[in-house]
Amino acid sequence: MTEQRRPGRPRSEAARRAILDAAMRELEEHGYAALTVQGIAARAGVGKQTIYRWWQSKADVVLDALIDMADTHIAVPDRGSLPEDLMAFLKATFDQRGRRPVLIGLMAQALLDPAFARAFRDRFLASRRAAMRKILERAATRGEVAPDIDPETVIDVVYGVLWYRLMLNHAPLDETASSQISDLLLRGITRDR
Amino acid sequence: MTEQRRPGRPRSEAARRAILDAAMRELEEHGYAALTVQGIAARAGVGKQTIYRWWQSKADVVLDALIDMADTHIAVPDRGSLPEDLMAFLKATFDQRGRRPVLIGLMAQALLDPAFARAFRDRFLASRRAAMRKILERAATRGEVAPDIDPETVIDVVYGVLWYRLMLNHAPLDETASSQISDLLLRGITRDR
Amino acid sequence: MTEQRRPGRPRSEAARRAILDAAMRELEEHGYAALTVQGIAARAGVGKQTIYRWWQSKADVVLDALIDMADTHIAVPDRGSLPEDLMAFLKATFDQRGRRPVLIGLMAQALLDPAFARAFRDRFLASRRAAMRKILERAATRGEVAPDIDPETVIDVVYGVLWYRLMLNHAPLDETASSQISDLLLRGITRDR
Amino acid sequence: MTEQRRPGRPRSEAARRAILDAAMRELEEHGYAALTVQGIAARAGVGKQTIYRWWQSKADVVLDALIDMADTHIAVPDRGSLPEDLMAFLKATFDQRGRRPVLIGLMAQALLDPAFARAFRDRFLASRRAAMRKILERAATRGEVAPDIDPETVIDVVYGVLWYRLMLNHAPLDETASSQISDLLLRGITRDR
DNA sequence: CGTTAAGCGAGACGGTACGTCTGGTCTTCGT
DNA sequence: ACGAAGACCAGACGTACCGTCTCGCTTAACG
Repeated sequence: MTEQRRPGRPRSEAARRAILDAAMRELEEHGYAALTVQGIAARAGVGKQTIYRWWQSKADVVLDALIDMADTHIAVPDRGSLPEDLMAFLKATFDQRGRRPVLIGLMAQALLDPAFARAFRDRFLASRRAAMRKILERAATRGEVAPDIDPETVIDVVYGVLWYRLMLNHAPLDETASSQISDLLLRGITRDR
Repeated sequence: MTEQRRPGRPRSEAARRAILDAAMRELEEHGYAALTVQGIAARAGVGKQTIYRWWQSKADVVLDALIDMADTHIAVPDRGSLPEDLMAFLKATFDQRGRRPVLIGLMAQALLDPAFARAFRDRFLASRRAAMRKILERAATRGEVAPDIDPETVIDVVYGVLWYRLMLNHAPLDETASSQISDLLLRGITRDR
Repeated sequence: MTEQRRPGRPRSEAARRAILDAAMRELEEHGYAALTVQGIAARAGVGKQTIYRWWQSKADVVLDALIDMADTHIAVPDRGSLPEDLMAFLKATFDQRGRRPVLIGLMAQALLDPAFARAFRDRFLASRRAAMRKILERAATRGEVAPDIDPETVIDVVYGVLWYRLMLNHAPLDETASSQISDLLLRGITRDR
Repeated sequence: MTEQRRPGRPRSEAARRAILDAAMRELEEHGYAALTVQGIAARAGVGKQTIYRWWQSKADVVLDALIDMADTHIAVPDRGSLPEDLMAFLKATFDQRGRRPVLIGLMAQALLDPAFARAFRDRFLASRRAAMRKILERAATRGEVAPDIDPETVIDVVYGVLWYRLMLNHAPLDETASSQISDLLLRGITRDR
């Protein structure tokens, strides 16, 4: 049951790779704001049309490049307890150093273009949220989570802080941050009674 | 100690207002992505140079317009207890319905332009954070907050969720959201022991 | 020895024609001073870049349009004697009625832009001077011209008067003018001894 | 019958001079094409309005500057015979070395702006033509000119060559040129019978 | 001597066109 | 049919000047 071959010259995998690589390199060197389809095409040694044939915009290219390089499946090994799971997850998730320019650029695009926002949400953000959701479900099964807590809200809080700091760059996303957020989520901010 | 008058024709307040108004109206009608300096100038009945003379980019215009229309000083009346203060603040803060396009556009710009990001942070976001900080300080004075809690992290959580939902538009920013966040912050997510 | 074809989409002849035509029509209707690249592009239904890709300035466009419409090769049939040749040439040359705005505009540009002046001289004026030169050479062969006369000076006189009257518009360029110039050149102004 | 004094502050002669001087200096340094009213005003330490109050355009300023510096009255001393008068006149007239940029610029403006063309003709060119006309009249009185020669045509020939060479810069305006033109005018180009 | 009236430097104003840039599409040939 | 090359239409960009306007200040002559 092989994939039926279409007539004509098949899509060039070399071109695809060249485009994704060129996009990432342009982005690293000049930043997302300076990214242009022309620039990517020139750097990849490819015609502009070859890009437009397969992607709708430069953001889609970058999104593909990101997904291509990111772990498609996020492993969330069970460490036995919510605090440990959460801490491990935050540490892994917050470490976005290298990817910051890419994420920032894509978010900017998503803010300006609702159609791309959907793609960004469904093809990238969703899988991250799913990982976090799995941890919470595990904890719920263990009875570690209060029953009236909405897991989606918790996920929003985690990714909210992550993105907020990623975007404004006013506070670090290091281990201290992880443990503060973790603490805050687990205990709340109120003084223990 | 009077403000020394500069020589030459003074800046036209009428033009300033017309530009800010035109920017907001263009934004409401066509969205931030379609906003152009030419469009603002045309709508305001103003030369483009008059815009470039006083603002560095369309984002700066919109930022000024936003600040102009937003309450410069955010009132945070003391309701007596942290839970009540927090709930009131969240309800007021989350109600950004009308401003969403403006905020989204400005954040997009901030992500693309570090110089503007600074202005956005210092001239707009800072005052919002200050309001939240005041509430936390008040609560700390009352002994309502655990001593090892970093108020800046709490602020990041609150505004993190706000922005995350504002940007992704995947979950409401209504009263239910407010109380969930409030609950979560006050008690943590762990089942009471 | 065929012209090697370059890769990519070939230049659009339709666009070239549309641009030249639009330039001439704009010029006829509004005059050279009001001619703008934007206007030509709009009238031709063409992007501005398509003009800038092939011409350096609006003057170059007009020069091409003029050369395109002018007889590239000026016929100077041999009428047998210098007086007859000269009179025929002057009558033909002085009849610039329709072209006056074009010529005036190009000369203005040439006066303001030395680079264009060169192009104007070499690509347009030179061929006109060559025609006159041929007549004088023919007359010299016949022994009709005094041997110490510099033909270039004579050419300068003819075209000098032509341009001077064309520019100042203070005297006609009609048949009377032709015969006066012709007379003057042939006999000089001194009373016959 | 003295010029009735108008009330209010009188026109500043210092400003007038500064403007004319600044215009000439700008012109010498950067050429007519780069001349701007703003530039003249800045260089002269004068407000733009002070220029527009007294002149209609930069060309009018330059024209005034030219007239100011040129000999208002052109002396044409009677040397006794047409050949000597003519030669002296041509030598003096052709020597426009320093003034070339000014004359070229003004002519360019005249070609683009009919209103200025009139001013240029009446306020500058006319007096030059008058000088030449006087010489021809003198010669006519002496019986040196053929009776059917139109002096205006002769003047056009002289100034035609002058301007043609001045504008195209393809041939010198030196003494050789003067004597060639003089010869040609006096004897015609035909071989002596 | 103070009022009146214009000129002055300065510089912001509403405009227009510039020449450049990028977007997204189309058209060619070669593979 | 795909890929490269590159021209095409479109339109915003930010700049440069235009010619006008609006300030406060200066400079006379007149009452």
